[in-house]
Amino acid sequence: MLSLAEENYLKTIYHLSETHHEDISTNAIADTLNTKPASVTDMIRKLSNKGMLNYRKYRGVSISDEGKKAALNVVRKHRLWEVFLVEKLKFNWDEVHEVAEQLEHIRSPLLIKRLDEFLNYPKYDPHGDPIPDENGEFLIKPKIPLAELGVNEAGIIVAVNDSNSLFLQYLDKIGAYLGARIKVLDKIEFDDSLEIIIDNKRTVFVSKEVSKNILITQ
Amino acid sequence: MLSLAEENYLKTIYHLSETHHEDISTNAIADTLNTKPASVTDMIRKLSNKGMLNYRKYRGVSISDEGKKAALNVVRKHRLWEVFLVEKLKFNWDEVHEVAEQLEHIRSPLLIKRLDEFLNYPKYDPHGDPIPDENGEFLIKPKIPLAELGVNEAGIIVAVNDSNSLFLQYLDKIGAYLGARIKVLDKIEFDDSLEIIIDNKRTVFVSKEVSKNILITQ
DNA sequence: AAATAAATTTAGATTAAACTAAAAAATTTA
DNA sequence: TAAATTTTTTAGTTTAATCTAAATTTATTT
Repeated sequence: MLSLAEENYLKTIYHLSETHHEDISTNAIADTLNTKPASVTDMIRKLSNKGMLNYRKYRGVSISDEGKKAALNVVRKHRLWEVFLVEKLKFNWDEVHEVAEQLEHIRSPLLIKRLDEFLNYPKYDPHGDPIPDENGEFLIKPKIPLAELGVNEAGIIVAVNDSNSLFLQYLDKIGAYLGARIKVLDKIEFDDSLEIIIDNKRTVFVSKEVSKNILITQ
Repeated sequence: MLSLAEENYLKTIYHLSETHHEDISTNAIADTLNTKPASVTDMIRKLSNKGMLNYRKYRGVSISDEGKKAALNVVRKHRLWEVFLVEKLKFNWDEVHEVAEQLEHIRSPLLIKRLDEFLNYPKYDPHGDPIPDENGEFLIKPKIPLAELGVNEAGIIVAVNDSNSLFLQYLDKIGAYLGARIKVLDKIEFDDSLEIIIDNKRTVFVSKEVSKNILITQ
């Protein structure tokens, strides 16, 4: 049984492992969790003793199979709650994270089973990230930046690279949302901006900066 | 801002205040929370300093207006989540409490606003207890035991007196649930048992013991 | 390769929330 | 009403999770 703090450390270490492939440094963990390195060392030792991490003093940590399983269970709960908040409670993309951070720690296997059922077994969260199943398995769709589409090519928005509030609010404003179908109408050579049509309804121009940060699948 | 432990103490003291009218004793609080009296004394002092309780050493505590408001907010959240679990996630009556005890501490006014909306502003939880509004106001329906109905009288199940699992499971078995319409078909003088029809469909006999513990409104 | 800098760990403190054992106050009983 | 009992509080610990400051190890420079 893991405490709330332990779950948060494991989740962070798991996420860091996904991007960096080497062992994770104490400082990197401290930075993402906004704690001090000394606190991280303490927790690392505790989680190693529980078999959740592989730890070599001064060298960094990697996550064990058991740790990964526990982390993915938290990720699963987080993402299912995000789907619930957006689909059922009409939250915007940029409002869900903080609440899901709390909800992900609720302990009740039955609750998650029923929530999954209620949401009709979603495979992706509102940011396009995959939802692990009970065994921690998930599929990553190949995602490409909108910027890479050619004229007359189309795709579905499945994620964003930059999930800061301002960007999410901008997307909301132009009518872009997860699952929206986007077709490139024209490519402006001058500044690499795109003329796109969203859901065959609304035509807008988006800058290269924006089209690089919208991820789609075809 | 109250901690999880502080919220639980306040809620307990609020509930005890509703039944007992005098000041609440340290031991009574320790008993319901399964803690030691010494721990209760510490927490009482902390909550008094925050203005949530009125405390006279060795005499007991009462809840202040501010404390009541905070407690009712937790009660509101608890009961809204219970409605969600039963109505949307198909939990049984006897499965909701433990999970709602966790969910009631999630901090997000927007979440509760939207949940209330999603559930269509319920006034009562699955046990028939009233759900306070944002200001802590609520209405208690006059409830009477099923046992007090006469032949051919009818009512809606709104609560149970005894909410232990075995009783709730029994109710489930005979097809009785919150909101079910019950009509008394006959009263057996011999043992005061009742012949009732549930939702105009299923006819069952219930003992006096049972009919005393089912509460209805007319 | 020695000196310097950066990262990590250790040692010791702090806070919230619990505990035990002992002391003090209130209540009940004889 | 004095003694015995019960209740409550105080004093001092414990545990989880954090912190600061100092020590140690690793990495980088000159």
